[in-house]
This record gives sequence, structure tokens and C-alpha cells, in this order.
Amino acid sequence: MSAVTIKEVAQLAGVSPSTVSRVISNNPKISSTTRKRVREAMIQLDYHPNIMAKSLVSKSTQTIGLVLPYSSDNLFINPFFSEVLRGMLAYANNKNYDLLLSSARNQSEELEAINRMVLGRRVDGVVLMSPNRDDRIVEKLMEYNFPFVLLGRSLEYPEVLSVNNDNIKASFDLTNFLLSQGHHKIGIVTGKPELVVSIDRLQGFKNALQKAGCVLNPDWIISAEMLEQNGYHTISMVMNAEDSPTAILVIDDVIAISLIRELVEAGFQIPRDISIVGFNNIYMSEMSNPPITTVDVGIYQLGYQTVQHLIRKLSGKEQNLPTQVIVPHRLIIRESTK
Amino acid sequence: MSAVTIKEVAQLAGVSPSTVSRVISNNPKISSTTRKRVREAMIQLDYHPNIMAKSLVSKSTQTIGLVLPYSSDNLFINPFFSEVLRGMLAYANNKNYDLLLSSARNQSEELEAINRMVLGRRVDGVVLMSPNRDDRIVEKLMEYNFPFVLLGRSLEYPEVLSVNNDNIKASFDLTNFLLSQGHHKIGIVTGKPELVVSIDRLQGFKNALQKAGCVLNPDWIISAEMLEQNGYHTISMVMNAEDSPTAILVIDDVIAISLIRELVEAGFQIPRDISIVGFNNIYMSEMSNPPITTVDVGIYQLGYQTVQHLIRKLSGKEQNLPTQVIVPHRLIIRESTK
DNA sequence: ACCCCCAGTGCAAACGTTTTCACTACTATA
DNA sequence: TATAGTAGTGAAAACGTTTGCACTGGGGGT
Repeated sequence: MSAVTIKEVAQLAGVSPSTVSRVISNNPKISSTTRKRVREAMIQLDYHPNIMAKSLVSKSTQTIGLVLPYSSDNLFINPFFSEVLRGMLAYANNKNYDLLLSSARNQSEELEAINRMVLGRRVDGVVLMSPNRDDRIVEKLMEYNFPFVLLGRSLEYPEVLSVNNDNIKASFDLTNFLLSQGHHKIGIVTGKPELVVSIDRLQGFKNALQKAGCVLNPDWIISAEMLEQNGYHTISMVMNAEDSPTAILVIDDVIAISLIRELVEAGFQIPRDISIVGFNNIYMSEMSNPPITTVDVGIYQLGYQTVQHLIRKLSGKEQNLPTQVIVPHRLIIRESTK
Repeated sequence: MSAVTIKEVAQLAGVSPSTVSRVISNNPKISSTTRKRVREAMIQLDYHPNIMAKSLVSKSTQTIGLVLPYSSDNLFINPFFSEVLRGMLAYANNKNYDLLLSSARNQSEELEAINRMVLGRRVDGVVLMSPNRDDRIVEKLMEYNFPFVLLGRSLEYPEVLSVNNDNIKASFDLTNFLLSQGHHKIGIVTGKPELVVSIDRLQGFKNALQKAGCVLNPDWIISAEMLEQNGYHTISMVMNAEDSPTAILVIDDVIAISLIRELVEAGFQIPRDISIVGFNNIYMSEMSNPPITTVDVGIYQLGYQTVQHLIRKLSGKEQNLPTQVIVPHRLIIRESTK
């Protein structure tokens, strides 16, 4: 394990450590001859700077922290997550930043992780994923005045930098599509009520129905949790009632896929008996049988732009950065609807 | 942004910085009264140690690096990845380690990432995912004598610490299952030939056929790439020949799902017309239509044990650690086979 | 009464950088 | 020829820890 330091490079090149440091940081005051000599010494010794030492004095770690929300087990199952991570890594690594991951099983672990990262000066900035409705972490970071960005949006603090879809509009558009296909009895499978994204998508759905003058039958609001726990019973309850919806909007493609499976197993045909639409457009949405009509939220872009704006904020150069970045969505019409 | 250091704590508690440091590291030589006084000061000031400074002198970062193979875009699409990550994070965070991620678009970027991490002393150890057949990174880390663990195995250096399935056996078992169901005309969709896991699974498949005295028709060996590029043509080529397989073993559940879709679209029924089996048992394998017969490789465990053994190695306490850890697999029989 | 030992604590060096300041040796100007 | 400016470099302090070593004082053994 080589442990060559700046001093050894300096010695070999016959200069002082300061000069080597300046060569590394491309300080223009160094003459091209010394610059060349130092460069050669660096290569010859296979020198790589010790980031810890560098960070200690420069107070910048070239690392951004990603804190996964607690109870994120579902998140991992969802391919949404890896795709968003891919986008984040793409931008970050391109700018020579690395990503530091922490997960947590509960709120106190989450705070602990944040403290390790932020107070331990281990990261320059933090990405918060799909924050909950009341988010103590957001408050804490604001209090510390520590740079962070939300993937999603905060209800309580709309002024913080966030990258998000216009989920209300997306849901509105998707519902309108169903309406335009002649459906006016539409149900919905909702996500966790503490997530802002669930709230927004439900809102857009309601907005569209209201605008179209449709009534929403309360029996047709199914929570994803209920679906998961009761499975078939939930479905039969809805579908075998005297009055049943002709289409269901599902908060997330993964859930839509499993709903479709339940329905098919129960003997329904899709979209003949009922139309199903989802959200996100993950890879599997196209592979599903039938392929799902959904709204593409630009998952990769969501991740990419999140760290893009964070890094911009960190550089501190540009003024008047936007505070609310919206990644556009678009409808993807496939065979799960008619 | 609080920036309280050990000195301020020391001052408040009326002791020297060294004493505070010893309290932090639970040095038993500190009297319980001072210990208590220091603890209180720490809490009062909301002190958190600066990890950079700590790492600089102690030469330990409490971080392990995860280097994603280049051309890993497919990897991200595959839910396998997030599940393995979940396992890694679970163990790591539990031991107060964090995960540092780097991806790369090509081999030189990959080396660069490794250098940043390893030579920059940013991590204590490294996890290498599904290494390629000839792996320069493995060589490099061995040369540096830097602690690392393979998720998968190395053909050239079987002596390095690795956590893996017995993929040959898994494939053997899966093929045997098909044989036991009466299939003796079995095709295979193979993965990237440079991946060890592809090689192993192909080997196990061949072993089983040979043991059963079956011949493998070369036309029935389809590469995943070909499948992806030609789609329907590949299928029709195989299925509409005068001699066609009655079952296909697919190297990966994600590919199996998309193959099933192609087949269904082409008018085949599964498993009536042809049986399909996959590998890994991702979440979607059960949601597929029909649900896929596969082999559960314990994805979460793979990730969990990988960092478990790495951290054990780092602690350096235990001697004679195993060098080859095998995570058991098990057959999951579902409705894609008959 | 003497010495020794040990528990408990502080001092100061070290980790590998960056950066301010000062210095040298030119070059250009008057 | 003297003066000032400048390009290029080095010395040293600083970042916030850990840790080897030295010191103090009180208790036990002779």
C-alpha cells in the first residue's frame, strides 16, 4: 500500500510542498518548467492526494450525502430508486463528486445519520428523498444553514430548493385521459398518506374529476396498504359491488403491476373489464402484461437534476438560482387502458 | 452551522482536549467524574467529532467504497442491484459504517474512481460488484494490498475474499428441475460472456444436460444481447424451426420477464407451449404473468454478508476468516413451468 | 519515614494538506 | 543608475483530531 505524500513528491521534484500543492490546484503562478517537473514526479511516484487532509483544511469534501428515509424498505423494492440513483451518480461523478449513502430504520437513526454526515463535516451537501409531510430533518438542516436539496417538495417550507414533478398536474392529466376515453367511474389506489407525492397525486385526481363533474365514490378509494394486506378481498369488494369502477388510477407502477396480477388471477381481463393506469414509467411498466398506461416522470432526470442543482448551490457562484425545479412529465399510453 | 470542536468542549468541562478525546473513545483510564462532566459538556454544546480530522490521524474512515462496474446501466435497471444495496446498507449502517458510491462509464473512469477512493484514503475497504472475467481492478487492489471483497468470484484469483452463490450448482439444480418435469429439449438465454456469473450458470446448465445424456442444440443458445436487439426475430427463429425447445432457462429474471412478454405477444402460451425459468427471484418475478419459476439467490443476504465479511476483515481481529463465502440458493417453483 | 507504583491527566507532536505572507531575483520604468 | 513592480517560490501556521510520553499525587509495602 503506497502512502506517498506531497512531501515526497516535493523532494523528488526538488521543490517545496507548497509548490506541489499549487501545481495540483492549477495555480497559474507556477512556471511551466517547475510545473512539468512536479507533474513528472507525481506520475513517477503514483501520487494521489489524501482527501481527508485536503478536506480538513479546505473544508470541502467533494461528497454529497444521500439520506434515505426510514421505512425505506419499499423504496428499495421500487426500481424508481435505482433509476434515480443512476441519474444522481451520473451527474455527481462527472463533477468529481461521490455519493455517501445512509439509511435508517427509524427517525432517531435518521437523525443520527444526518449528524454523522453533516456535523461530522463528511459531506458538502445533502439530498433528501421524498420527504414526509412533517419533516424534522428539513427543519434541522435549515437551522444549521446546511446546503441541501429536496427530491420532492416540502409542504411546510416551500422556499427550500427542491426538484420535483408537478404531480398534481401529472395526475390531473392522467385522469383526464381516462375521462376522455369515456370513463367516468374511476377509482384510485392511494399511497402512504404521509408522503407529499401521494397527497399531490390524489389532489390532481380529485381536481380532474371535479372539473369533469364526476363524483368520486368513497368506496373506490383504496389504500395501497389495504391492498397489500387484504389482496384479493380488497379487489372483490370493489369489483363485485353492484356499482364498480371501469378504471383505476394507481399511485405507482409497482403497485399497479401487482394489482393487475390480482385482477387477472381473479378472472378479470384488462382492459376489457377494467382499465388500469399507473405512475412513474419504470422499466417493468412496459414488460407488464398488458403493458401499463402511465405517466413518465423522467426518473433519471429527477436524480440528475437534483444533484445538479445541489452542486450549483455549493459552488456558490451563481446568484438567483431557481428554488423550485420542475421536471416535465408525459403520458405514455399503452394497452392497460381502453 | 455549529462548528464546535473538541477544544471548546474541553474548555467548558475544564479539562484538556486529550481528556475529551479519551472520553469519546471510551478510554477506561478516565475517572467517572470527569467522564460525566465531559459528557455533559458535549451534549450542552451539541458536539460531533469532525470525521475528517479523526480519519487523518487514525487512518480509518468508517466508510466502505462500492465501485459499480462500468457499463453498469443494465445493472441499475435490474432490481437485483437495489436489493443487494439494501443488504449492504443494513449491515454497514448497523456497524456505523457508511457507503461511498462511485460509478464509471468506462474502464479508465473506473480506475480513476478507485484511485480517488483508495489512494485518497477515503475508504477503509472496497466492495467490487460482479467482476468481469479479467479484472484489472482486482489486480490493482491486490498490488496495493488494500482490503476488498468481491460480490461474485474471480476466475483468476480464487484466493481473494468473495461472497457468492454457487451458481454452477444453482443452474444445475434448476436445469434438473426442468429435466425432472420431462423436458429434454431445453434452450438457454445466456448473459454477457465476460461476466463470471454468466459463465457459471451456463456451465451448470451444460453439466446437468450432460449428466442426463441430453444434447444441447447450438441453435438453442441465445445471447441476451441478441434477444434485446432482434426481439421477435430471435424468438421466431427458435420457436418456429422444425425442432424447437420445450423449455428455456434464462440467465436473469428481468430478461425472463421480457422474453415471456415477447412470447406471449407472438401468440405462445406459457407454460402450455413452452416453459420458462429464470434466476435471482426479484420482487417482480412473482408479479409476472405467469409468475416465474426461478432460483432464489438470497439477494439481500448477498449484500449483507459481503459487507459483513469485509468489515470483519477490516477489524483485523479474527484470524483464519473464510475466503469463499457461499450464500445458499433455493428453487422457487411457480407457474411458468409445467 | 522511605520508596515505588499506579491511576488520572496534560503537553506536544503528528497526520497531509492549503494558504498567507514574505522573500528573491528579475524586468521595466524613470 | 536607482526605483518600483512582478513572477515565482518557500516557510510556517492552521485545520481538528489521536496518542506517546511525562508529570502529579496519594496509597501500599518495607
